Amino acid sequence: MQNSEAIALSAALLAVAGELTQRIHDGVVARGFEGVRPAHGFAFARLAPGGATVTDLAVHLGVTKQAASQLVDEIVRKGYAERRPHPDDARARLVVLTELGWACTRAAEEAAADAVRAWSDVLGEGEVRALYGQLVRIAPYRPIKPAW
Amino acid sequence: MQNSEAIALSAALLAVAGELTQRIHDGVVARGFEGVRPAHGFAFARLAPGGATVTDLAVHLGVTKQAASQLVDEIVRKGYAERRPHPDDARARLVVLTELGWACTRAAEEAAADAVRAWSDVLGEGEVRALYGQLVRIAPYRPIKPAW
DNA sequence: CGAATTGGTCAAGCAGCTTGACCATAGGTC
DNA sequence: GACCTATGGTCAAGCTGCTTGACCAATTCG
Repeated sequence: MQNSEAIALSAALLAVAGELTQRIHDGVVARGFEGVRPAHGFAFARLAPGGATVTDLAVHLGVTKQAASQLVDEIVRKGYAERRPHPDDARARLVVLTELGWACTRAAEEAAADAVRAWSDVLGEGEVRALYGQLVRIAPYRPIKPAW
Repeated sequence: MQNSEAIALSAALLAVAGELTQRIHDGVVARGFEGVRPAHGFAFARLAPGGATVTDLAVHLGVTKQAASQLVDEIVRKGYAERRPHPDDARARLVVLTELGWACTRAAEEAAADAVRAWSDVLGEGEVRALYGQLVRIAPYRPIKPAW
């Protein structure tokens, strides 16, 4: 594969990623959730199972723990999450989603499903599944960070 | 396709996009180009054919023209591009790549090819081409923006 | 010609991140 | 138990890349 093709592939991937992020964000806003940024969504994804610590979040998002702490401040202030004492470690605090946070997470899932559905209209569901399969095989075990 | 699958697909896509950007950037730096950010690469891509105006760049990158102008300041200062009078419009200025800018662009292409080659090792070249085909069919005519 | 549009820059402000310093609790070693 | 280091978290200050707002020069169109 030539270098120029690799760049074209990269550009297409980045364009799709940017578009997808935008669509999910727009969909979440359209469902009535104000003041959320795309980064919050990825934080919610990490919090969803059973909460997480600030340090966990920092690693997951690929930022410093100070930045993660500020992000938690913000989503707490907006009512999407709350800080609780950690059951096993008195230093730590467990950040958990509130009901509003769960609702927002569901809205993001719906918006993502809408966006993916648009792909199915073009590619067909089989190819979208194939796409998923390819991506998970090359997806790294890495923090999800902004594309640039 | 369920909502949760759509989120998983989205997360995989974003993870791959972030990883790719990081790898290309690292590869460019490893080839000796300092002080460049990923956004510069996408600017270079737009400048490469025959130069572009600041306003063109702004649209392509999805930012204000002031931001694009600042970015041009930066790559001019670092020697990757230069501003020339526009041949047809005395208001406008044509931003063109210098030889250093071209060299950096080639480095980015090589780095992208390296990254894509790693995918071929996992998926095989045929599936990578299939991936490319799928992406270009769903890739929007949109500015290439950071994933978030 | 005159008015509105377009290309570009200057200036100030802001959002989100970083680095650096610090405190409280945990966990290991003796 | 006493100590020392590592870990979780926050406060504070600073920086970078973007935005909005104001403005000038050249173009285009009525």
